[in-house]
Amino acid sequence: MRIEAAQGGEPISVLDLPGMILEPPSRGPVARDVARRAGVSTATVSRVLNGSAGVRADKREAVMRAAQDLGFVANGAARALSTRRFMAVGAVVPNIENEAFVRVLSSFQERLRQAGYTLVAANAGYDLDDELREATFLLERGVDGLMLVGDIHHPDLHARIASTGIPMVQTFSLSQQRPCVGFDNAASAARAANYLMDLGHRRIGVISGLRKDNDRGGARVIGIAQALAARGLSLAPEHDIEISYGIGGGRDGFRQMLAGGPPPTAIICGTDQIAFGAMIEARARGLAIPGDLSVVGHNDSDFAPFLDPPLTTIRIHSAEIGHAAGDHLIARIQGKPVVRLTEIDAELILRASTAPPR
Amino acid sequence: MRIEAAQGGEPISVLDLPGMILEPPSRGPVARDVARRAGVSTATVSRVLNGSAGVRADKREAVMRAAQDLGFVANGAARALSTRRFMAVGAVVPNIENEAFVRVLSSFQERLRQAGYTLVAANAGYDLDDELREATFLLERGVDGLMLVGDIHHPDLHARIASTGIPMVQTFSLSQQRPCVGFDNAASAARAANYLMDLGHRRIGVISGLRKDNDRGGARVIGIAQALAARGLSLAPEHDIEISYGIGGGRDGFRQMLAGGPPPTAIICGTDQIAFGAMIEARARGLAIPGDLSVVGHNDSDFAPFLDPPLTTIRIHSAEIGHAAGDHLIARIQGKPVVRLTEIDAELILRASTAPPR
DNA sequence: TGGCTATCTGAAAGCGCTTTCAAAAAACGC
DNA sequence: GCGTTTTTTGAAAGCGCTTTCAGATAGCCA
Repeated sequence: MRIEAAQGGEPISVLDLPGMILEPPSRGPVARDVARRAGVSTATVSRVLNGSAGVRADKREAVMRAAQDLGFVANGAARALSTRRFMAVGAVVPNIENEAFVRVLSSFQERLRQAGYTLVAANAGYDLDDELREATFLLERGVDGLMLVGDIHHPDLHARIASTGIPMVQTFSLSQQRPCVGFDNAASAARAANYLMDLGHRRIGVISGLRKDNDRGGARVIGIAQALAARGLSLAPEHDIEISYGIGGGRDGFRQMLAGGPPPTAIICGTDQIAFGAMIEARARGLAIPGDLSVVGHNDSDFAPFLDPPLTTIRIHSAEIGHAAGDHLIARIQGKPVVRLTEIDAELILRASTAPPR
Repeated sequence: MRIEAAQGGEPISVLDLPGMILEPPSRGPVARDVARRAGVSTATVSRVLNGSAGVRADKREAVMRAAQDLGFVANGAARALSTRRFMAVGAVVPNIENEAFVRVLSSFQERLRQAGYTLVAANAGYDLDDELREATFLLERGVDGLMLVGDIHHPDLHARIASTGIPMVQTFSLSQQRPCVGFDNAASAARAANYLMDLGHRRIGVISGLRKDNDRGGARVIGIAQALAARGLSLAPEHDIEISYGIGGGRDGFRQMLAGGPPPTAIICGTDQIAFGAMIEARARGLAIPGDLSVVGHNDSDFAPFLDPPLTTIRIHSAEIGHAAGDHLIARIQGKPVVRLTEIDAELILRASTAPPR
């Protein structure tokens, strides 16, 4: 790592840098300056800049020009204070680096942006206390709406949101009580299990990410167990593995599973990364896929179709979830009617990593 | 997709939902309410809530309790207006779904968060006009600092930032003029080229992402071309491929390259995804890696060590870049001295996808 | 041109917090 | 116990914008 001062000397003081302010950051020109320059009042400046009708063309232009000349940038805080709308929406996701959440955030933001809102995203790290802290942080910032993931939260969270009066929407899983956009995690995982059973598999294993405080992960395993039970089978404890996310986690998980006794003929993994890791480990052990082991993933990541063999996976329509959540929240903020529950079904994508057992 | 109304009827009106407000969203209790309840003035409330010294313990507690009881959440806009600090920092990245940028944003946010700042991230989509628009949007929101990626921007962007007087930092590439945290893209790519030449390769190809308005991608190709030239070799036009990002892009890119004439014995790819795609295509054509083709990627993505063979790649220390950029900006915001340029070297990670040519 | 209506415009009052400044209270010294 | 010093406290003045409301202008018709 190289750290270099400006002219080969010691670190430059911040004072030497352009655009550097110390105390009360004196931001640029304000509406009053524009008004003076255009020979009107601040009221008119406001009207022009907000596009409200009823300003004579000549004044309008004078204001526009003055604002342009001065490089005027309105002070968002003042505007927010005055209008009592921040034009910002918050989102707290378990892991901001997780592909599925990134895709949701991205499409969510797309919609917000179109409606003139800013997205402020925060990371909860699969910890309820952290989630509460981050959400509170956003509420203090004054967001006009809030997106959360899942149904399990800190007991105080909903009260705190309610006390600010802003709308929230839950994503990724469905809820009986709250507005939500998501899918039935148990049902979609069960669908995968049923598919595997239809192929003839009897010993099916699960490798999921951490399930603590994670209703999605938990629901998936429950869904699978129920689907098995419905056909008189069961999920053996040694075939029910919980690991941390990632390719490495998948390898470890499958290794653990093999250590537990007779291997399953098929596994369902919590993410495609986990599935990838499990496939690597399986191959290292000389197991053929799908001959000796069928593998199902979750998410339909970019690389899933390119694995060898291409991975059968449950595709979560992240972009649609993000769009729907964004539309929902904006409608609520704008006081329009909305539906409480939007289900966006996950879909089982069949590829070559699954086949009947030998 | 299922859209379900609350009780099997038509969509519920927003009015039926809890936490729903129409006109001037009347947010919860304000400082005045807390003051009244605690029997003090708003000045004291402010002092307590901001932890400033000089408030008697009993009053402090009364205020705390009142705030707690009321579920008071301070209005960030009012605070920002008053302190003239928004406690938010903006970042505009080319693609918010790109792994490298996500990692930088994540570590950047980590630092901001520790200092009490909020990250507001926006997406420029590799388009200069969009970048200007998003940056302006953030400036209007009142961010206290701004992080940008790369050295190529809309001609008006720097003027606009300067007119607000907030500090900015550029990441991923170095700059002669502006504060920056990054690395020398040309040099690190050249290092990969030299390594390949040291192995004995003479025909080296490049598959990069789109290079328009992307100084990093461009610099890398230039660095490679210069390294080749320094040893009397050259980058053949048919071995210089530009494609859109992604695994599919990598496959297409390598296919194009093969169509252009005699294949190179080694390629350097703009991302690991591209490298992955190229490897798939190479294998489909019966080329052995690294026997017939050595492959180098960029970024050291999660999956790079798990490819078959494990991918040699240029690791970009995204987390460090994000941390350094965050620290830099916070220091500037707080008026502390900073260094203008921080170089965080990319590193060539040797794995099994590279070997001497046959 | 005068009278009346329809448009425009600006003064002023907030929005909810921070912060200064002076007054009030507490602590101290003798 | 009284004057003085040190803490605490509250009143009030912003921060920069939006928005109401009433007054000023312009437009229209006879």
